[in-house]
Amino acid sequence: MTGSDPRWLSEDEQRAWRTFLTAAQTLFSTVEGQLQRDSGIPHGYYEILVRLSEAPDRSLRMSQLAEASASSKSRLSHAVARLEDRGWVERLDCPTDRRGQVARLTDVGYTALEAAAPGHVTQVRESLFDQLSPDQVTQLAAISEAIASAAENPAPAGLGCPLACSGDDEDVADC
Amino acid sequence: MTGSDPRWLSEDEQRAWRTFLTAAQTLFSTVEGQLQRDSGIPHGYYEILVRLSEAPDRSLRMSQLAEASASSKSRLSHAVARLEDRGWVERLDCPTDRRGQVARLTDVGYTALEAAAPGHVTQVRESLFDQLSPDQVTQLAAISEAIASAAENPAPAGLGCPLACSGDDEDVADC
DNA sequence: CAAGTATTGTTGAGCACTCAAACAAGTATC
DNA sequence: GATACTTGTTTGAGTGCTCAACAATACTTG
Repeated sequence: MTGSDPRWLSEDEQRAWRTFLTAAQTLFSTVEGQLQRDSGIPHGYYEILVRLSEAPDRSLRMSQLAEASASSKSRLSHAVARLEDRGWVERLDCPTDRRGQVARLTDVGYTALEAAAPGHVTQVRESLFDQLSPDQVTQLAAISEAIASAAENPAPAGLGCPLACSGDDEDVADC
Repeated sequence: MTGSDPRWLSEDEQRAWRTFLTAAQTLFSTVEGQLQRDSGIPHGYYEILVRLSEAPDRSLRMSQLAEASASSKSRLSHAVARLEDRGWVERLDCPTDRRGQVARLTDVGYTALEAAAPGHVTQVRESLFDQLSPDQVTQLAAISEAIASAAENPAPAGLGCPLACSGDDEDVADC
């Protein structure tokens, strides 16, 4: 991609990256496993259900739902189709935009979510929060925030990060 | 799973969890995307290649490789099969244990890895390390360490975490 | 308003991962 | 030296994800 020699990772960075990688992988696969085993729900679907459950009237436009649950449209479309098969979600035509579809969480779906939640929360607590000090929780939140917002405002492309930070207000720390 | 009412997440924990989730998801999918786009290698395969490249004689027993790359044996077997198709890895019979197979990184595979590495490292740097202060890198490493080691020494099962921490030395912080 | 363009959402093919089952070679037991 | 147990690895079916192509509707602009 960037043709020239990259800035390789330092020892510490290497270690941090690899540890982070295994930590995240094991954490997510543990969580996924619990959910799958005890409730037969993939974590991605769980997220969709949660977002719907929190939306007014338990319904959202597909595209909003996609954004909220960090899915691609394609993925969401497939996912909702499966959830519809289970009777957990229904698709309705959008009244204001004839292209649109609205996904709505059914009562059955809500019940399924309610049933799945306690086990899931317990798993997250045991695998994550029970392992961290309160300070670390705060740190993790800040770090995650930084990573996530960087992904939204991607760097100007081209060089590693020139002096070209056009007057964007937040997030673009200090180039 | 744990029948009784779970300890729900606090506001802060909720937020931390969700932010972490999106951060990790976007980060990994960005990294995956770069690798896939620029080098046609899934990140999981990249990890396998890296581990092999670092091993003596660029070869490892399947099971060791599985552990090193945090794959299940099944996954690794499939993955190595694909890598073999590309000519990047070869399977050899293990001399000392006739059950065993040894995966070895070929020269072609090594070259492919060399070609992919700079872009990958650049992506990791831009998406992760450029966004974090040095302190945060340290914090992230510690947090990841805590999460990962918790997964290795899973809690005694049953209650949330009783007083039953048998005299294990490290990792089992303070129940 | 006609023509072009952008958005919304679906579809199908192809790949990777998971789980459970099968196998095959080594080890222990009787 | 046959029995069962364990370990190392593969296999196949099933599921979710990604990517590219498509269809339908909405917006924009000369």
